Amino acid sequence: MEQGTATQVAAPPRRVATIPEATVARLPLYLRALHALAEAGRQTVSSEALATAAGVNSAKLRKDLSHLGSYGTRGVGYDVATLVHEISIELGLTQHWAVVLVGVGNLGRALAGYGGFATRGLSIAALLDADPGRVGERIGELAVRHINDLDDVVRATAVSIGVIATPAEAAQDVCDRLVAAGVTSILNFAPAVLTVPSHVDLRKVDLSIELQILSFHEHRKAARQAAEVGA
Amino acid sequence: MEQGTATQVAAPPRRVATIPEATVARLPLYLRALHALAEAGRQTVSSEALATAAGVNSAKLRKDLSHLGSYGTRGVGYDVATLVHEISIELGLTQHWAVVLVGVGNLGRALAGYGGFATRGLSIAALLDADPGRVGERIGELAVRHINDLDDVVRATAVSIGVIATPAEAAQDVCDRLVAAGVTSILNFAPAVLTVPSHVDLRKVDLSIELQILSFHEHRKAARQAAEVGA
DNA sequence: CCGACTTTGTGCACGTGTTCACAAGCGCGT
DNA sequence: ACGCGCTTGTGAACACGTGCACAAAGTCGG
Repeated sequence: MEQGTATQVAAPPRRVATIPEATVARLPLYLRALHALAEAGRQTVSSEALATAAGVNSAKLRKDLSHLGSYGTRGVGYDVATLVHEISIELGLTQHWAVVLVGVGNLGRALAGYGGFATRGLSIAALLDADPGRVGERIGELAVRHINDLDDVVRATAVSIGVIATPAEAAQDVCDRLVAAGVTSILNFAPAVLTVPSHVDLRKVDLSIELQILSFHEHRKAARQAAEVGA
Repeated sequence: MEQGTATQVAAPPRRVATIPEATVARLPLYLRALHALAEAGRQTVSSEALATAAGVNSAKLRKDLSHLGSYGTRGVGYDVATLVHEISIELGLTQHWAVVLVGVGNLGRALAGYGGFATRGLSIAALLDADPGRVGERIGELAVRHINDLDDVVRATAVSIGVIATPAEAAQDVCDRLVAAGVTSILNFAPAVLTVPSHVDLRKVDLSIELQILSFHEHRKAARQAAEVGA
């Protein structure tokens, strides 16, 4: 989006290496595949092999990686360790990000216990809920705190990422509180459309939408079969 | 993808009204907003108002809806009830789809209890797990059954959609079993790349990937700030 | 019945993402 | 030292999705 300060600075801009969003979304996939390869003892890997492991087209993979720089060797492939390192840097996983999870219902509890959440570089700093009945409950290593402690939590642990796992009705309010507290990235699991200021990144995961999309495709398949029989 | 049987049939193809994938992904969003409007007693709604409620651009909304047909009235807007009906039909939500959920760990349990799963037209027919210790456990209305019962379950309840919430290691095996049993749409929550035959629709939801994408953006924002200060 | 106003539906231009296909580059064997 | 085979990196064509802007088409008041 914004290209920084284009007016003032005429100097050769410090190549901020703009990476396409679609590529960013695939980097974690490559990273996971690379970790698996590293554990299996592989030293190098070709774009073809890595692409297969990540479930994408090899040309796409090469183009994606080319956005990070030239880390491959022609005739050989990519060094697994190097690539893990470079992708980790690009994704910001070499530094630590604290995450606050709001809403400790069924889903929130599952997320708190989800191993994938503790990916290198990310960790849950606090669990919050509005229900006084849940405050104090221990989940894994953490005790649930009240949502009103949000400001303290953010200040104390430098949280920059918030996860919303509340009912839909509470989502926008929680979201506003997170933003006010200084959180600049939010992952929303509540089935609600949230509004955030432009400096905040917002992503959503919506389970029922995914199912409805599958329903659509089932419907289509059924219709197609019916048409074939009828023809 | 495949255009059905293009060779034999020369007849004017029964306009299967191909709807863009991006549009399909938004229809559930519109549907949710429309349900809210209907409950609020609204009879009609303009593309502008509905777009705002769904968090999209009004031009995009109109183009999306135009793929379903012409259900709006110029100068007035869309009839809420009509639109709910038409979108429901398009998504196949007017018929019933049985879903089988495999893997009753933290996440599986949360999904089983998740209200959003019981969206109109979709319902969980069975919960399966490989761990004998979990078999028999009741979650909500259902008792957990063993994964080996899969074939019986699919046959008995005409399941066509499968949800995988197992550990990554088990995912491909479970996936293969689902496909073998006749399931033709799969929603995968396991952090693994799955392979399915082309007639099966596969979608994935990956929590750790979403977080890593946010990590990337945080990293970027931090880098940008540093650059501004340095400049 | 008409004209002003509102809102849809869509043609067009643009931007983003994907895929093909191949030249450039590197290692290895001879 | 040299050429052969393999693999990367990328230019170019293409497909897809988005947003603008406006004509077409309806409503409503007078």
